Amino acid sequence: MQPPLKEQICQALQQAVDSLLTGIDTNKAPTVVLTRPKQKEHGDYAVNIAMPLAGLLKQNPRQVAETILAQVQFPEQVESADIAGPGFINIKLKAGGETDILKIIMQQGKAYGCIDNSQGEPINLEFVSANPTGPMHVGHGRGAVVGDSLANLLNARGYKVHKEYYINDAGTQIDVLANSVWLRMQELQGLDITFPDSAYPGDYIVDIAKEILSKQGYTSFENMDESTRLKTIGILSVDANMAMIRQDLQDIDIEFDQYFSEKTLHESGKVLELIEKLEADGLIYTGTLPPPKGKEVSDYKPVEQRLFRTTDFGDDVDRPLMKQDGTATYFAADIAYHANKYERGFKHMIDIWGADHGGYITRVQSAMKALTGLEKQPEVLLVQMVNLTRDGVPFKMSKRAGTFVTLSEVVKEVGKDAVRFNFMTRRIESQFDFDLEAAKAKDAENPVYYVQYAHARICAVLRKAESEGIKLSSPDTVDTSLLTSDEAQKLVKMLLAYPEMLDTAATRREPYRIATYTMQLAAAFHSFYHHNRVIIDDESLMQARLLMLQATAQVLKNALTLLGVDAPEKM
RNA sequence: GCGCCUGUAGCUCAGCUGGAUAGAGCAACGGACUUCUAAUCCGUAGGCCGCAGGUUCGAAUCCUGCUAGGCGCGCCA
Repeated sequence: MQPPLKEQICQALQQAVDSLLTGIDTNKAPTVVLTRPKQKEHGDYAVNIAMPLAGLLKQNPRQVAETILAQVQFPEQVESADIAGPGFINIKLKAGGETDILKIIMQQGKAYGCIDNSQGEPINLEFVSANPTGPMHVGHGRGAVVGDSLANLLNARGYKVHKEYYINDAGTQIDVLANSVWLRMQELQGLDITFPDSAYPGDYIVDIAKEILSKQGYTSFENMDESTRLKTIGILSVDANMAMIRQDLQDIDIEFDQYFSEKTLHESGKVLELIEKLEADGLIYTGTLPPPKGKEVSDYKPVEQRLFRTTDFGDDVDRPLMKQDGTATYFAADIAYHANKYERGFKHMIDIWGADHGGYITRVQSAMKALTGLEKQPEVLLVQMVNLTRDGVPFKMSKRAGTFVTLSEVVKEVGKDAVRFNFMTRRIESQFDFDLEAAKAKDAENPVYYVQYAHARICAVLRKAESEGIKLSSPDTVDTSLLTSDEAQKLVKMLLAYPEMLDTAATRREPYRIATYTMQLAAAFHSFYHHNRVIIDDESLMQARLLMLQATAQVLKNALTLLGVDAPEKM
């Protein structure tokens, strides 16, 4: 099969350029890049190569462009090539020149846009990792959706993605959780309990208490000594919470390959091993940290402690691995965790964190560099906060106050597709204003319906064709060059752009591009649909348009699948 | 005080890592269904791209400074 037209044109131009450069230092020689001009008058493709070349050849850019055009041998689909503006070469194709793509799409089906390069580099993708001390809130949902779509995207580009959830089931938060549940259990037994400020509020604590009581009763706990009781209730509560979280994730079609427990790192001695190794490598010394900046610390006392020399590897300050009570810090466990990923064979890790963990990136990367020599690992994607509003009024999220809006509430009201799609419509760097009322609205304001409607509409036409006894021709027998209308050409260009879009989305870790793309593709389709009636008397034109519809449906479905959104056949 | 993210149309956001006249959706206004799904389409209007310098043929995009908002800065995870 011939390479895509774009590449053919590109090569033709490159050859012409190369022949101009004989005898010139080719080190700085620019390469030909074809772009899609915004203005229609500027043709189908534009090349700016004459401009950078002008400096090198010491000629005026328009003149350079002329020389190039005199040399170049374009493929036959090129109708004309003109010089415009300061020295752009604008290339115009014959109408219907690129419509072969429809056949390619039909041939490749689900695989259209995917790259089958079997180098299959494994990537460990860690996301969500919400603390098992409460249900997932809407902010977690954003990270979850972004992570899952990124995983799909990278998979489509040939990487072997291992999706992982890190359970923070160790540390004081778990003791607080256990204690909160125990207090509720006592209260449910009719005891008069006062709740300290430190205890978690929220009805789910009561639910967990009830669940434990119904399964295990009360007396067994009453008779335990306090530390055993807290430990036992802690484990049960974490389990209950994780069950809840898994359900929330399942409701938006997210599954993980692995749930990794922090506690196992402590219990298996991995954390201590790590500290010993660092001691042996001379990376730990005794020192005193300066007081924290930026906020009042009333009870700060300088304390001598053992510090990890992370500054040698790019960090701002050295970090303690042990608390004064002799237990490991969260940081110690976290680098043990990432070291564990490395030992499991992952040299490439991506973590998706909330923006509130931004200050944590350098220290983990520094630690990993010290341990493995790897640069910039894990690669961290920070997802900015979600601001909840209800009818435009800010809605404060606080797990402590028990006023947070859970993900499952929103999913129940809005539906999985709307939640997933909405979260994908913005770059992760921008904060997300999620209005509960607007998200609930099942009208045109929700772009997910616009896209899904395009798919359903295509299916409706295909059904109609079938009911009228129209047989779809096999793609290779269809004359796609008949698709010459403006709308048809725009739609073809959108279909053509899909693999390129996936490529930039994957390399730049920007899965939101898929969502933006589906909206543009849907728009191009709706416009085509409106101006080009499909079921008509002209048999060959009808077949060409039917093929266009099938190809569009295929690409819409491929893209929506990556987003985890359904492509309905009816709406 | 320091670090990271953001500032583009009334609102919510794109702008393909420097290209030609800055684009969508919503809201506003005006049109289009006896014909395949009007959850749609077509048009009009709306912009000191936060501010000021700099880099060059060319800047919303790159650099510097300022400004506004968000997040973070102990042995909390």
